[in-house]
Amino acid sequence: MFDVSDLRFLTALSASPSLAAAARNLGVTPPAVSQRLALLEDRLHLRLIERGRGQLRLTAEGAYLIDRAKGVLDDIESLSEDMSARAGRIDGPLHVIAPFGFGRLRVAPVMTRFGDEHAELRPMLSLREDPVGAMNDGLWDVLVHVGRLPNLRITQRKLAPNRRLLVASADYARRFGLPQRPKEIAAHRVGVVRENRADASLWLLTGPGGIEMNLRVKPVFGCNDGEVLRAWALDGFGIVERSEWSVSSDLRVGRLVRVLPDWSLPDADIVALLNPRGVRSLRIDKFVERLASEISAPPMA
Amino acid sequence: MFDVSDLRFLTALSASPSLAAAARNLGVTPPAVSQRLALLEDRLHLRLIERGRGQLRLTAEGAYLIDRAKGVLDDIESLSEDMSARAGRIDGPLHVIAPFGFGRLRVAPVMTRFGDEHAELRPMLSLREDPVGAMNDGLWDVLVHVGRLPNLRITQRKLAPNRRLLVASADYARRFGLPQRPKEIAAHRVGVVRENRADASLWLLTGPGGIEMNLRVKPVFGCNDGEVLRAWALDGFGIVERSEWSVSSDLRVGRLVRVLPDWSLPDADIVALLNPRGVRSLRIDKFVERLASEISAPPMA
DNA sequence: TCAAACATTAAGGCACAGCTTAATGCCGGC
DNA sequence: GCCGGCATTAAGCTGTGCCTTAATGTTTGA
Repeated sequence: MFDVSDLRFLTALSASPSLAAAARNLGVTPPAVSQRLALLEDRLHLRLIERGRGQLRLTAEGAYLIDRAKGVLDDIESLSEDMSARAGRIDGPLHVIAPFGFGRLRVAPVMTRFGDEHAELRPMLSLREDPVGAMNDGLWDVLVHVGRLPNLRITQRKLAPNRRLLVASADYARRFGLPQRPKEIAAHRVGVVRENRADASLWLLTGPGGIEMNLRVKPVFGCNDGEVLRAWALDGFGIVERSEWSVSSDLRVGRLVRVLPDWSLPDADIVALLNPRGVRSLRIDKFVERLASEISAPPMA
Repeated sequence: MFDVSDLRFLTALSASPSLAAAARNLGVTPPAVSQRLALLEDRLHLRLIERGRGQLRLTAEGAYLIDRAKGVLDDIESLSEDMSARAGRIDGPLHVIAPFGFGRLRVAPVMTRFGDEHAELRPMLSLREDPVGAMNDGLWDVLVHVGRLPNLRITQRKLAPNRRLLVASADYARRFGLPQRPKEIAAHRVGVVRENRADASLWLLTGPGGIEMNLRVKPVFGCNDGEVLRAWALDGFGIVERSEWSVSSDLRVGRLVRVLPDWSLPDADIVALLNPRGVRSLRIDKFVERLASEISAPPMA
């Protein structure tokens, strides 16, 4: 007769390329995995997994058992969620995906505070360069993104408005001057963020009177963490495009200055997406409410 | 997140009239049950059971959880059975119901031998005066009965033929003589077995040439264990109706003699019934095969 | 009123499941 | 051939879950 932890163990195995990788994912040593699997196979008198190099190969029995196990685990999770909802409890896992910079500076603190208030909550934050890719990689409940994601059939709830601005440090401006027209940017050092699969070097600018132009820049520095780019801008590396949330206080105190202030870039609202295939649970709803409430508020620094 | 043992625990509770009764059924002390339930309720922040005298009262949440739990446990059992079948294993619980005498003398030994050969098998034999009633009382996989049960839509597999005979001890015959015709039985001491809800004091006799008569006897001794009745017959208490399996060796060596040997009673074949709502599993099939094989064979004594 | 049955609380015990460490062997790539 | 990664085995450890015992209080029925 199976125990839930046995079923969980097996599904974790089936998601890993090797027993050693499964051990790392489970946070235990390889003998723990090896021995547990062997014990299970011995109890069942069945071979579940063929060991060898390359991807773990499930036997027919192993594949059948794991398929069935997933169904049972889904039922148990669903039941657990039901009972949690009936009690109005906020507990269990909360898987959040967010970009590097925004995730670290704005989402993580919210999760910390939310988690502090709910002892049984298990927050899991995944900072990714490519949040959309991460959606396909595994568990997620909430995805936070800077800018609406195109071509997705998932409702994107707006958490806060957010403009994208061109900025440079005051020091850079003193030493190199600033461009007065978009075309002059070509003579400047430009840095970009590689935050997702979007084309970071194509800037869509809207100028006075509504005229639009696409400007192809040639980045000479870049990073997949937007906050690194901000730091480089502060260090005088050059001109960068950043979200307003990221640079608003720098602009206020003059560390950074606007570049081409008469021209604007497309807004990049902060949005939250809920996994349509995930559970509907109170903790997720409450977390998103909290996120919206705190992110709409002006940043503290 | 629920553990299987939690779900089992709850379903055991729901089948009991009190926490104390559940403890007895589970083979633990009342504090074990009381504390475990309290811990579970504390974890869930939900009241599952209202304590008080009389039948345990489930809350709405408790009832919902237990209902869902049963579904999950069924799935897990079904999966366990599947995997057992794939491995050709003979293991797990085997619930058998049988009458007192036949169960003790003929079924139990088979279960012992079968269980000895299969270490992971958990045989559970329930000896009952009223096997049919026991069918409604809880778990059962196989029911063994002496005589076909009427008005049941369950297939009754014949394990062995079996006649019912009227017998008395040789000593009784010497002291009181034996009846030569059915009507003379009224002048004798008669004992009956109360083995089920059937009318034990109405004997349907078939005589020479096929004539039939119903004979209403007035029992002066009786017991719900047929083997006690045999012992009393051997002790000279009077005339009894017994199955051939029970008295064949006594007749052979002369301890008992036939009464009205030209008259017969309806046969009472030994039959096995499989619970149509139970699991289809190898251990049950194999056990019934073994039972049929051993019960068809002549008894050893 | 008393006894029996039930439920609960507090405190302590302990078995065993789930690891860990140490060692060894295998395989593949450089 | 060497190194790194993987899998396995043997032996030992330990935390904790699941009890137990002892005591107390409540309720019900005779």
